[in-house]
Amino acid sequence: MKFKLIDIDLIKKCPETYLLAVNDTLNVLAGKWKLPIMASLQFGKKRFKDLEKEIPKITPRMLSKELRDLEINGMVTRTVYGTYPVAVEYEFTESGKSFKKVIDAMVEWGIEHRNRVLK
Amino acid sequence: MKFKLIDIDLIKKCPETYLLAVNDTLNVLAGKWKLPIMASLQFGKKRFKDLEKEIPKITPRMLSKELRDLEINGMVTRTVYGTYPVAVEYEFTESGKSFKKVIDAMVEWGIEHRNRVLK
DNA sequence: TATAGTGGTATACAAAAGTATAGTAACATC
DNA sequence: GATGTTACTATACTTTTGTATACCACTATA
Repeated sequence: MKFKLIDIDLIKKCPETYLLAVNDTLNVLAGKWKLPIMASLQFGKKRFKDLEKEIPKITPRMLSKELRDLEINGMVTRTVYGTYPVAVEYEFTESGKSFKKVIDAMVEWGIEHRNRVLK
Repeated sequence: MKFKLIDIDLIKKCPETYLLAVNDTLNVLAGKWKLPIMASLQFGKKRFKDLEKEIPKITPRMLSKELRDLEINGMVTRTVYGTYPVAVEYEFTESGKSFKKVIDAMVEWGIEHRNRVLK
């Protein structure tokens, strides 16, 4: 615990390691749609059609592809139910859940920035 | 002040406005290089060549283009000094400074995620 | 006079990302 | 048996993004 805190503080003080950590995060989020999907899943597990409806302008091709990427990167789990019609649910893993802090920070900044720009 | 807090809480509870705010942030950060540039500027104002050296693999074309975008979006200021050889400094605006919270959240998550994956 | 450093731009090209549109399989209801 | 629903995939295409390479103007120093 103590080591971890020291570790993070050290990384924050060194431009190179700081940039590395930002890039780690960036790689998981690459593209136009991963963050909107992540934001949508903050509100609980969702099905394919729910996400499609909630995220404006996304095509099923993109949604399918991006969900696959997020699954590969260990951000979401995919559960298939053998009901009629087939139901598939997407839900956060632990990594996905812990990402909430980042998205909340982005939401807060987005609101602030919008206020500043409109003012 | 009180209104603002209520406002943010409301937005966080509504998927649509939440997604909107995420997209506002996303638009300012579009592309591969803006976040690395922002992260690099966390450590104080920098000159063109400094940024070029600090950000691995970026070309001057991309650096120039992305800095211009960030300037247009009110994230950085550009100051030219008529010295020999011409010096140009890039520095955060208030919006840029307030963005530190977001980047720090990303850095922290990046480190955590890396630890989880390597474990 | 040749060279080097700063802060870029120009041109051409390659690769990646995203879009539009259509279609599929499985079933269940009307 | 026609239609609708869910969760996609296939194909072809356009747009955006990024790369490689070369080049410019300025000026101080050797």
